[in-house]
Amino acid sequence: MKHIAESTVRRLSLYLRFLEEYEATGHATISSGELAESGGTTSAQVRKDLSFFGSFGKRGMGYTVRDLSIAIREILGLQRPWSVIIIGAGKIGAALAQYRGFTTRGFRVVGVYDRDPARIGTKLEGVTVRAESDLERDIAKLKPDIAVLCVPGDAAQALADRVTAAGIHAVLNFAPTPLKVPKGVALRAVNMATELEILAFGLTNDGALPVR
Amino acid sequence: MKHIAESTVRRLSLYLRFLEEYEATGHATISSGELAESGGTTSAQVRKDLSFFGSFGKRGMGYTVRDLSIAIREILGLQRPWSVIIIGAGKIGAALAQYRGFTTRGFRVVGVYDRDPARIGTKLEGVTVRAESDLERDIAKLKPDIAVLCVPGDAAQALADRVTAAGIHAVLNFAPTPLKVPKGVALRAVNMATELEILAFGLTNDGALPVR
DNA sequence: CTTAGCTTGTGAATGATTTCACAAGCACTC
DNA sequence: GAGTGCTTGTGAAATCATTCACAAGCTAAG
Repeated sequence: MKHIAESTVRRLSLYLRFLEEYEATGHATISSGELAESGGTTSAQVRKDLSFFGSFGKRGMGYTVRDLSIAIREILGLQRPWSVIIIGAGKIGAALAQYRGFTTRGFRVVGVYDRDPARIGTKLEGVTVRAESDLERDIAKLKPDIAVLCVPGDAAQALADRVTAAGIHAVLNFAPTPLKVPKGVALRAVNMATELEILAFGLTNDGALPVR
Repeated sequence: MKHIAESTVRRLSLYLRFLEEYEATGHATISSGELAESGGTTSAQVRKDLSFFGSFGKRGMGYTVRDLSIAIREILGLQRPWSVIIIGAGKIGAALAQYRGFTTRGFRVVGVYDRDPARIGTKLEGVTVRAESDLERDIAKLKPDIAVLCVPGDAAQALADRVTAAGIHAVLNFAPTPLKVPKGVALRAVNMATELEILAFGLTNDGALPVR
């Protein structure tokens, strides 16, 4: 398959969110221009993004909201559920476990892990927190798709190593440390301190960041 | 000032984090290659990133860890503290309020707001949760620099409008909705559902996302 | 059946970012 | 103080992403 820019995939995710809202308001079709407006981009960008995957609209008419939703869900791989384990049951792990955005899009939390004995055995959104030492056995058994790391920075790499060695192929890292993972493992990082620092840069160097 | 790519600023933030760790281990100098290794990029990229802002190294020697730390902190605008208000005292807001990465980098939480009377008056990391209706008055008085939105998607735009109208110039959005803000306001969004969806895409379309 | 009015899909052009490649500069040695 | 070994800083080249611009296709109207 040809390479697809990450920015394209990110926009597809936003289009999908808007399409779902838009469908709920009763609209049956939508033009690339309307879709662009919603996501803060241009109609050409929308059409280009979609063109990498096929041709989903009707000239003169636009896109059928429902069909395009389904098509994007298929492109993103959301037609099937994904099982997620959360590692680290601190505040951030707990916040993610209850995050509605996860469950409504077909991401199911099948396990929460922590190393702190005080947390092990407690329940988080209906899922019992287990010992980090169970990780390997549980991954072998449950074969979860995605591991979300919500542990302190100094513990993150070791856990990433463990879960990838145990067979996990996708990692979402909330620890403030850049991770290395084996080739073939999908990795994303959310670094909240970095986001704030980009804002600080923008405030300090007014107009230095390109407008989007 | 010339435009600086967001990707450059993001990498500077990572370099800084590594430099701080590296300094703690007692190293006095570092080469662009070592710095690149740490951030998963190339030495040429490191040098190019820095070159937009000046010339900080010594040929043949590399960079003085401490001097480069200071230089990057200056570039990012971290030589002064930034005050932050958190809007929404739910799980995510609470997790952020206690997030160490914020405070250690000079971001101080000066206010937490919620609309739920049950939460108003409670304490979060030493900060009393106040009523959302106090926002305008408090912003006028305290002049916080950054607002972090941790509210449900359907409330986010209205609150963004309110805080920007009240004088906030930077917004970090954790709500799963794309926001519109007035020109001149710095905006960043962290969308956890989108991050998971990018991972799902990567898992589904193996090798379609460019390796980084 | 033909025309008018939209809107898609897509090569080509532009713009942005990354990588390359190398001259210039510094420290250390002999 | 000339030579060697590194490493920076930076134009130029290459790659990647976005925008432009327009032919092609669809619907509805007459």
